[in-house]
Amino acid sequence: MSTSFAEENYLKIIYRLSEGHTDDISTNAVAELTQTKAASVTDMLRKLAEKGWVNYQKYQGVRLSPEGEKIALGIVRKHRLWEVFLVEKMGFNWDEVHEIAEQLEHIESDSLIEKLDEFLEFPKTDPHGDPIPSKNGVMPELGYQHLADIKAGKRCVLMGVAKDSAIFLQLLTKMKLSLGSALYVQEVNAFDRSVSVSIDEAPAVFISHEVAKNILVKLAQ
Amino acid sequence: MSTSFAEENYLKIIYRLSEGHTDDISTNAVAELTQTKAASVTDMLRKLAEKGWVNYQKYQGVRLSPEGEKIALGIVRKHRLWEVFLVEKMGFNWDEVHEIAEQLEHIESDSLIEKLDEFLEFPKTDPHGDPIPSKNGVMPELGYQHLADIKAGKRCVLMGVAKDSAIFLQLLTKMKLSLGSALYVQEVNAFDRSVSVSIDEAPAVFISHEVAKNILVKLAQ
DNA sequence: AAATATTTTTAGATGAAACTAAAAATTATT
DNA sequence: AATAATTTTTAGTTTCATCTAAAAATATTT
Repeated sequence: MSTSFAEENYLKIIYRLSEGHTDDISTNAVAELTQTKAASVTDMLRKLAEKGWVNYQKYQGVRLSPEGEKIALGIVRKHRLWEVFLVEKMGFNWDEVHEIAEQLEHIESDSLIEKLDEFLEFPKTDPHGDPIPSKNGVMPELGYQHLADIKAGKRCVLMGVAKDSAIFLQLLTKMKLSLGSALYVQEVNAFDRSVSVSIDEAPAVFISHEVAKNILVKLAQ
Repeated sequence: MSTSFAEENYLKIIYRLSEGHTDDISTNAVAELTQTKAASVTDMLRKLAEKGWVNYQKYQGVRLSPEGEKIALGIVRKHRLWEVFLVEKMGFNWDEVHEIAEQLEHIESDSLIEKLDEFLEFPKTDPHGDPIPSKNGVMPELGYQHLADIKAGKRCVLMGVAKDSAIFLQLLTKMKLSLGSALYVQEVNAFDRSVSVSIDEAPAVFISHEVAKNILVKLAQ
């Protein structure tokens, strides 16, 4: 069965909202991310349920069905591969690629995606450190931690971000933070939960809790 | 003013139908290429006229306005650059890229197209020999001739094709014809207007008039 | 130039995907 | 547990791009 642009967007957004936990997703949460009204979401959820891509009981929220998840993972795969292309081959910065990839993810051609994957030398992650699902719909589990959860005195490496917004990514760039940055958590400040972090052996800077929550790291060694 | 997917397709198709001559384009001609019915075309032409992109008088056919032509040339530029990408970087054959480029041509990002152009080293033509309009909307005039119009005894080089359909391109490939092939027109056969042509110094083969009409060449020297 | 054929337009309808406003269900609060 | 607040759904519209069938205009033939 074929998917429209709008349907693909809904499935992708329900997928994003489902990551990590197993609870049902609320109509309002979907409406916020699709930039539509709750009433429009209700209509679409009924339609997606009819096609068998979501489990939906009215007033109880949605969950992706296995088939829906497969479609969503296909979209995410395309999105992330195109992001790698845009950064690695086209020379964009990591904060410039999201909107373009939102469009490219809907291009329909399996052979193109396989060739693109090969051309990019089978990347494992996108420019924000997010894992790229395999062609058969498996999302690698990278098991990173949030910088906000790291104890003082630990060393870690910046592996990804939990938010793709340009404004957030630009801030990280200004702070000299990028994928691969070596971080040393000097102190967790009780007052505002900010963290004092030395980046690549430079003198420590303060990173707000809000930012630290959205930075993904792996512990050194 | 922004353009929808459908509007862009109509403008592109009216552009293609206008190439070469200056007459107005008929509703039916547009309907055939857009794969819609004449009634739908009438609706859209009225809409495009309101937006100032075409000159349209009912029952008298359409022509692109200068603004409409500019938009159409932008779409054609994107289409052809993406075709170069698909063949040169992704490894597709020339008969496989049209449908994918039909989708990619609607991706909206000026900076992406400029970066793609640079990445491809500013190609002048697409994989079918069609010229790529410049960023400021100028279509280079290449002035090729149709193989069907070449006199017996002349040498020429295959520079392009006048038709992008997969079935036609596959036939050329089977005949060992590709861009750059050196052609010697041995004879024009009066009976069926086929041409006896030696390709890259090999023994001559027959090329039907129908095929010869769609092959673009430049005379040698 | 009349009659016929063809092309194009109008009128009215349909399906997708959105909307607003009001009603119904669920959740939270007193 | 009753009331209030919030969330979600229903009902009825809207816009876009398409359709069919019928009417009107143009082109072709006799």
